[in-house]
Amino acid sequence: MSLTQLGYFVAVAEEQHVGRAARRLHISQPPLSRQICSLEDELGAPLFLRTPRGVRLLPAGERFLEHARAILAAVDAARRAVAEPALPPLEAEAHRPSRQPTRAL
Amino acid sequence: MSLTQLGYFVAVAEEQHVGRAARRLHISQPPLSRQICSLEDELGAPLFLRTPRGVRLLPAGERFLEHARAILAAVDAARRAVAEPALPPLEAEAHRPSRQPTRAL
DNA sequence: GGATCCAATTCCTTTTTGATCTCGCCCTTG
DNA sequence: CAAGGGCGAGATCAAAAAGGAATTGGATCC
Repeated sequence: MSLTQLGYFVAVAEEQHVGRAARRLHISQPPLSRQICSLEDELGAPLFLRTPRGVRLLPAGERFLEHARAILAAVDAARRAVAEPALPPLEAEAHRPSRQPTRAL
Repeated sequence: MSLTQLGYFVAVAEEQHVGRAARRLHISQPPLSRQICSLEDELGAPLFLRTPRGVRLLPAGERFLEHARAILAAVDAARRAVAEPALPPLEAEAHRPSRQPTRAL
């Protein structure tokens, strides 16, 4: 499992269509299809139901989708945590001077 | 950023030593050092302070460490969410007949 | 000043990812 | 009922990324 695969999975789940998701992701359809299959294989269970019109999330896929979105959001939060010095949780991100206690080692 | 890099980062942060972390991860030291540098480069800020005895987390690295652990835990939860059919919290998993309505498309 | 320990660099091989072309399937439509 | 269109999946090849072995540079300790 990789973060790339999670992004691919979310796109396919939202588009319900591998080809459209591929265009949205700016990759071609076969690699996307392969990554989805690889993800299903690693997880040990199919996530999508293949239909002649596209794909649909299976129950396992719906459960996984919530987690995938949470992980991607957490990655975004991690990036911001590095960029911003102290990040107060509820207030607007005023640029306060780095109040990190500079722990003694 | 990749999940592999996050696992590498956590190992180095815990060992405070690239070489020891590499042994723990069953990879060699140069690729690990490179991945850490690549991660820092992508995040736009150094995460470790290099010392003659090893490495130490910088404040940005400490913030990132919490997020990295949360992400890896979320990945684990995602795997379990797929594996477990419906997660009955308290009762034994009785084999209930698949009541999925087989939705018409 | 030499020995030692550490991360970083270099070079090479292997694995993974992505693009193009193609096939098989199912539904639609004339 | 046959032809056509749209979809996901497979095969093959090229490019990118990851990993390993050997080495270098730098700082410390004796």
